[in-house]
Amino acid sequence: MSILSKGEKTRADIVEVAKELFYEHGYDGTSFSQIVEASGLHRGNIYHYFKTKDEILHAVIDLRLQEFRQVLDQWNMRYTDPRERLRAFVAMIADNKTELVNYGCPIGSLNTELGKDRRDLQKRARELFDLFRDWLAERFAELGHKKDAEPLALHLLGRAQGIAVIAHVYHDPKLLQREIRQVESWIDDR
Amino acid sequence: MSILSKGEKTRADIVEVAKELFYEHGYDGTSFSQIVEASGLHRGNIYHYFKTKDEILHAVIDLRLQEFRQVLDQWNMRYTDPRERLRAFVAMIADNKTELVNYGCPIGSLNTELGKDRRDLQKRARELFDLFRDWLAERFAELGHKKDAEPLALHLLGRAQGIAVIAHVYHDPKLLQREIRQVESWIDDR
DNA sequence: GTCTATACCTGGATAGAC
DNA sequence: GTCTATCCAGGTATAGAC
Repeated sequence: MSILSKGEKTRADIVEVAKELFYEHGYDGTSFSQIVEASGLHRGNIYHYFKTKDEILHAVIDLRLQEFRQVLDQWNMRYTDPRERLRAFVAMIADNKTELVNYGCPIGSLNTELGKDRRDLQKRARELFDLFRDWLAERFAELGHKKDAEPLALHLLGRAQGIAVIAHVYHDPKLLQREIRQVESWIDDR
Repeated sequence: MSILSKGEKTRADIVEVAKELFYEHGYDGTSFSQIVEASGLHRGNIYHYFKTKDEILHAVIDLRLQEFRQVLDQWNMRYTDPRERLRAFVAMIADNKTELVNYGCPIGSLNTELGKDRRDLQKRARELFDLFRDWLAERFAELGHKKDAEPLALHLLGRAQGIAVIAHVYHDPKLLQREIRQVESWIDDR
């Protein structure tokens, strides 16, 4: 356990609460009052840590980047075979099917929302895609796809996004499972 | 040209303007004032035709359904080969790459937004997916895929959505083109 | 069928006591 | 570092004159 001062813990609590709310209701769909209620803190106190709602979003993206980096590191440690590593990526999707079906992909839906009118923020959120793209590209490079590692990574990311969108639209975990199986055999063929 | 009374034309103008705004800024991201400004009408007048903003959205979905039905009918008339018809579907994506890169898929992004917090409205918006799913399934049935026509249709829809999301996130029409080519050869293999 | 004025609420944000 | 009170802009929606 890391040692957090009182203020650091409060700040982390706000970000954690905001992360969940932004995912479940969208960024614009989450009001400051909702963050206030869900955190059990008071308006003024939250503004003590963040000057604007946008700043909270930046902190949420930082947190997600940090969490995903940890996950990727764990996969790298747990598996040595590049195909095993890629399979860990698709397994994550299957493991999160309930949330995906209910709220869509946390990364994709955030980027889709911000991409409409807030390109500045979307650019920031895109880093989440970059993180996975780069990690996946490394895996394809390990498999010998020196030249088209990045196209393959983006293809796989796209497949994952498409599955998440359709599964969300139809609220259907079976559909997600079925499509995931196809992606797995696609990986086996690379 | 169909004959529209003055009131019918005003109503159609509102829906057309709202369709564009909802696509470019999202449903929640579009304010009533924006519709007022873009239409050149006045608040009260718009409320004369629609009691709520939700009602406008319903009308927009109706319009989109109508427009897409026309497009699908045209493809059915223009092509007889099922593969040709499927290729018309993917050609539409390539033809709209500029808008897709700027605002995402009009159907997908709407469903993603509404799916977060407004399931009632999302259910309505889902009809747009159903329209394409059913049409695509018919085409796969024509190709002899009697049993798995619908899974194939949903797979293709998912591929299209994934491509739209990634192309939007990275604002990259080349990426879209590259992925579309893969979907084309996937169709050739069915 | 068109337009003006306005009600009412919730949004994000601030000032300042404790 | 915490909390209360409040501001102001903007949101949707309504009433009613023309």
